[in-house]
Amino acid sequence: MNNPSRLDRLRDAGYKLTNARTVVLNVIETHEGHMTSAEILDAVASRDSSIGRASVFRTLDLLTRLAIIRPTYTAGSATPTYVLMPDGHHHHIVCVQCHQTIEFEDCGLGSLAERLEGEFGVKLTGHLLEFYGICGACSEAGVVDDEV
Amino acid sequence: MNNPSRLDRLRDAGYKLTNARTVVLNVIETHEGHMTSAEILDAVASRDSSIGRASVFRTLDLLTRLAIIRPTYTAGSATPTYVLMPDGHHHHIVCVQCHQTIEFEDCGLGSLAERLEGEFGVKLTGHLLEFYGICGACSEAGVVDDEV
DNA sequence: TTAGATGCAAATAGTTTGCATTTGT
DNA sequence: ACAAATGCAAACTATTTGCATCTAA
Repeated sequence: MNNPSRLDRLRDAGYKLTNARTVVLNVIETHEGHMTSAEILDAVASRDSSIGRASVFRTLDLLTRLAIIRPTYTAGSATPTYVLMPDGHHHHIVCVQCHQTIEFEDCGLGSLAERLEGEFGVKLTGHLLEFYGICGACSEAGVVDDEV
Repeated sequence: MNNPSRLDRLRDAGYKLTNARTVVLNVIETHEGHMTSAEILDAVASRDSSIGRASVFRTLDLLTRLAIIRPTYTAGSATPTYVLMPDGHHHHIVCVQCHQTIEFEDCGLGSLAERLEGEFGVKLTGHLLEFYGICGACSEAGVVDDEV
């Protein structure tokens, strides 16, 4: 782990490679799947209690700007969860009933990305694809949401 | 406007068609593009000052569960913006530098959605596709983010 | 050496809750 | 009539800010 390429992306973008940043990135890379900011704060504190909360939030913002992670809403509207975007992208299905998330790999969006870059004159570095629906378990539990 | 089909979706799902819900939905349908919760609160208050903040948040949660709207992070990590998903889906490009969003229509994800439904036994009702990158203007302004 | 980043703790939002009252069906 | 939803305002929680100090380059 401690993937050097991601730390390099920080330096290449002109940011210092500090202890706080290294630990935060490490925590997220170590943990599989989504993490809330609270979980990240806890994990960081347990690895190095000298790191302040503010630096954790500042690092999350930075990593988001670099498209290394992405905040998303899977549960309520108050607290986001952060996901790592391993190769600049991430895809999942969110059950709107129980908030379970199912991750999947291929999306076949490469060609769409290229088209958009040409069409809008932007340089794309990543993407997030979220599907919403009712998972199998909730469906069986009898949710009233079948009509169009 | 005041699209009856969306109000019907509320009733069909077993929810009462209240004034607060109607106004909130109306505000979002009227406004083009993304809105922050603060903007929604303001707009609702100016249409009917008797509607309480709590009801607005409760309605936003409800509309999110029904996949009528979707909260996303385009700016910092504190405040989400809500987007209407006209036909159950929405697609945009977010500039990670200036937070401008560019919306686009076609995504060609219908077949992927069908495949996922079969593969994971879920019933999908919508999706959100976000691309991240640097917009033309920010690019020209000389952002240091060109290397891999 | 020095601009950039940190940690602290206080300030600031933003969101949720409990409960009596009102309202849609 | 009655369960569901509301509005209020207080309680919470999460995030941000300012500034002196520290540190990576």
